[in-house]
Amino acid sequence: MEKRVSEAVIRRLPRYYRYLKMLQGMGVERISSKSLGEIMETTASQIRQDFNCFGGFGQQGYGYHVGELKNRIAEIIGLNKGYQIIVVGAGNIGQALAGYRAFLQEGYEITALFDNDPHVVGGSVGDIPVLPMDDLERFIQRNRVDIAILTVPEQHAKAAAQLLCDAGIRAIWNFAPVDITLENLVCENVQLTDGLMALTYKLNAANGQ
Amino acid sequence: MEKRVSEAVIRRLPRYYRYLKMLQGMGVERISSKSLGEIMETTASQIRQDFNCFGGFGQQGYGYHVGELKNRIAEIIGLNKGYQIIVVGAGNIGQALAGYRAFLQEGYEITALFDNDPHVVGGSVGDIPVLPMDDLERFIQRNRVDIAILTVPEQHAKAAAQLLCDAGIRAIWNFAPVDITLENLVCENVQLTDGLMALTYKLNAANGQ
DNA sequence: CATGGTATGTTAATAAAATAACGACAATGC
DNA sequence: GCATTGTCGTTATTTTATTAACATACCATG
Repeated sequence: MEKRVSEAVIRRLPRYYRYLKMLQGMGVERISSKSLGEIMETTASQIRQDFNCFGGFGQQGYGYHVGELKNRIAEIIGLNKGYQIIVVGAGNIGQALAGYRAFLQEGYEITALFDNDPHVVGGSVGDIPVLPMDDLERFIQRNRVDIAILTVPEQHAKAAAQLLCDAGIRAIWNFAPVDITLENLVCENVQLTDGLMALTYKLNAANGQ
Repeated sequence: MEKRVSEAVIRRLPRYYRYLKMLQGMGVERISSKSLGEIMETTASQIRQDFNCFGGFGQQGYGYHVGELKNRIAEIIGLNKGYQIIVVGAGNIGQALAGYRAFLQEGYEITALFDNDPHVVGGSVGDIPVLPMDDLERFIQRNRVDIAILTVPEQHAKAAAQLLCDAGIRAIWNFAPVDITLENLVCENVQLTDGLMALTYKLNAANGQ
C-alpha cells in the first residue's frame, strides 16, 4: 500500500501537521490542496502527491477535513504514542531543551538529564533531575527511554553516542558538531553552526549581487 | 564565472568547512576528492561538482590543499568578515545560544539580548547585557547588527520579525515555530520540533517494518 | 627530462523530485 | 434529477540533483 517515502516528504510532514493544527485552532474545518498550498507557499500538486504516499485521505469535490487530516498525519509521524526522552549533557543547550515546553504538548516527556560536572549533577532543571553519567547505562536498562538528546561537547559526542547505542537507544537527536551514524540507530544531526553559516552565505549573496 | 548555487550546495558548504577544519587540525595537508568523499560519506563526484560552482580550486594529479581549500570555503561562506548578532527573546533557548562558544570561534559576536520580562531585563548572560524590547529599534540604529536570532514565543514571532526587518536587519535566524518570510530579508527557520518529529517518524519506520 | 599514473574540471547519463495534466467522482445549484 | 463546478487521486512531464565517464593536465619517479 505505502510507497517508499522520500527524505523530502518526511521533512515536510511536521510542517503539514503544524499548519493543520493552526488551521484547526482558527476553526477552519475543511480545506483544499489549493488553499493549503497558498497558505504554506507550496503547490497543490506537491501536497496531493505527498499525502498520496500514505494512501490519500481527501474527498473529491470537497477537499480535506482539517481535523481528520491533522490526526492522520499525527498518526503517520507517530505522535500520540508518547515518548520518553533523556538529555545527555546538561550544558546551555541541554538545559534549554529540557525546559522547552513545546515538546511536552506533543507527547514528548523528558525524564532525566545526565552530566559529569559536579556543579550540576544532583541538581535539577525545572523538576527534571540531573544525574551523573555513571548512572546512564543503568538508567536506560531500568527505565523506558525512546530518544536521547545529545548535547555533550564535541570531543565526547562520538563516544557518548556509542554508549547510548550499546545501551539499546534507537534514536538520537544530536546537537554536537559532529556527524553521527551508527548501525541500528536513527540520528538527526542538527548542526546549529552549519545553519548559521548557511544563513551567512545567503546574507552575503543577497547583498553581494 | 559563478553558476547559480543551489540550496543543496549551500547547505553542504558548512559541512565541507567543518571536515576540512578537522583534517587541518589533524595535520593533513593534501586530500583528494575520493578520500574526502570516503570520510564524509559522499561521492567524489559530488565534491568536485560542488566546488566547481565556485570555479574549482584543486590541482590535477595532486588533489586539494587542505588549508587553502578550507580558507576558500570560509571566504565563500563569508566567514572572516566577522558578524555582530543580537538575540531577541532571552528565554531558555535565547540564553543558551548567547552562551554558545562555537559561534565566537568563527567570528560571530553576540552583543546584546532583548526581552520584555522584568525578571531578566537589566541582568546579563555571561557578560552580554539583557536590554528591554523598547530599546531594540534604537540599539539597531546606533550599533552595527548583522544578524538577529529570534527566540521569542510563537505568538510574538511574526511581529518581532517585522520590527527587526523594518529596523533594517537583513538576516534572521528564527527558532520560533512559525515560518517567517519577508521581503529583503534572508531567514533561516530552524523549527526544532519539526526535527524531533522527523526523527520520530524514522524511529517508527525503522521499528515498524 | 621523458613517461606513467593520478586526480582534476567538465560533460554526459541517470535518478529523483517537483510540477502539470487529466480522468473520475462528489457536491452544489438550478 | 441533471448539469456544472470543484477537487481529488494518479499518471505524465519537466526540472533539478546526483552519479558516472572522460579527456586533460600535473605531479612524481627513475
